[in-house]
Amino acid sequence: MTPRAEPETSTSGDEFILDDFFPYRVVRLGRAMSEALGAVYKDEGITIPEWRVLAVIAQSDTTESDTAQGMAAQSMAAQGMAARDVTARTPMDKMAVSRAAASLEQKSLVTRTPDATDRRVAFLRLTPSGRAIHQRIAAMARKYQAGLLATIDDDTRQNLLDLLRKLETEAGAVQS
Amino acid sequence: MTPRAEPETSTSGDEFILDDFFPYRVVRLGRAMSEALGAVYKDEGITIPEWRVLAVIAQSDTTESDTAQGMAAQSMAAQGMAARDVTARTPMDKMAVSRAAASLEQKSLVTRTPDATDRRVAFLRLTPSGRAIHQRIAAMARKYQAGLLATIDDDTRQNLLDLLRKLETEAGAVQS
DNA sequence: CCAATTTAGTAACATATGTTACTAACCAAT
DNA sequence: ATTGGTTAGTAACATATGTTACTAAATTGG
Repeated sequence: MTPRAEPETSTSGDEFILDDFFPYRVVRLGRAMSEALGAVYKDEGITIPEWRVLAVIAQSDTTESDTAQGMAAQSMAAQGMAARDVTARTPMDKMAVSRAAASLEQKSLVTRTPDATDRRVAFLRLTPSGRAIHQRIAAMARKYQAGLLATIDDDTRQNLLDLLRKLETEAGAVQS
Repeated sequence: MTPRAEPETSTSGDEFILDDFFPYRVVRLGRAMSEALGAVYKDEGITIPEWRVLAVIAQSDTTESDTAQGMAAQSMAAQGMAARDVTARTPMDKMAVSRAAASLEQKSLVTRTPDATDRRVAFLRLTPSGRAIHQRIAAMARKYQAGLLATIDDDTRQNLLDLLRKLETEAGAVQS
């Protein structure tokens, strides 16, 4: 009896079923995906924080032999990106970024060029091998994501992403 | 120009936008929720792994003064749960469980009773204060989840949970 | 009964992550 | 210019997490 037709996520009830607890489920999924992807990073000899930094820097990297005459662009583009900007675009704190950047420099995947006008900051830029490794990992990551989301139709997928975004903004705001 | 009406998650394109990368988004959401909840755990003086162990043990704990005559139940019920079973019901490895259990015992939130028939295993059970702390945290956690999901209607919510489950089983299986 | 293997749990070490607080450089405002 | 505050980055320490390999106790199969 009692055929259990209740909604999932024990929002009500008295028992607390960890398995039905939404944040736990999300963390678990994240962990599962990270583990799967971890193999890729490890193959390339970098860690997840390093990969994140690499990926963020790469976005400000008007890749390859592009319009190199564009010094006029007042974004930062070819100049690279300061560590503080990486910190701002990532859930990492500045110490984590500092460590990852140091390690990436060590591996000759990024360079640090001191800013002439503010001697506290140094711009991070990809080296050619840094760019290469980034592209290899990005390709794998894209492939992984595509495989994962393959069975989900476009609408659902879009809804899912919207939900994620919405939840993320709420996550920190809700009363605990 | 190029008004950017593309689907999210750069499954195609050449640029890799970390922000649109699904696994990254999930991990970030998980982190945001964990941080919010972390305050609750910290208030109660326990860590996340400890909370997980507590929560799993609590499930095998025919709580309070319930149908206490049910000794016949061949599950494990009132006997507690072995560390290995906690390991099985959690994404933690046995070392993590061992540590968390040791710490919980230290804090007198669980007891370890050696199994008479297999001297390798010890059953973990909640102490009264362990049960109390579990209930307080569970209440907060439920409340948090409810607040978080409040703005999402039931159907969407159920779909979301189904998706999470589905993705989790796929996460490890997909080719990387 | 007694190797040979498996299992539960933990010790000991390595690595990673979080935290605090420091240094150096910049920015005001007087 | 000198002081007070802020910012970028890192050093140094504390804690947490992952990894390996061990101990002790079952279990299996002769």
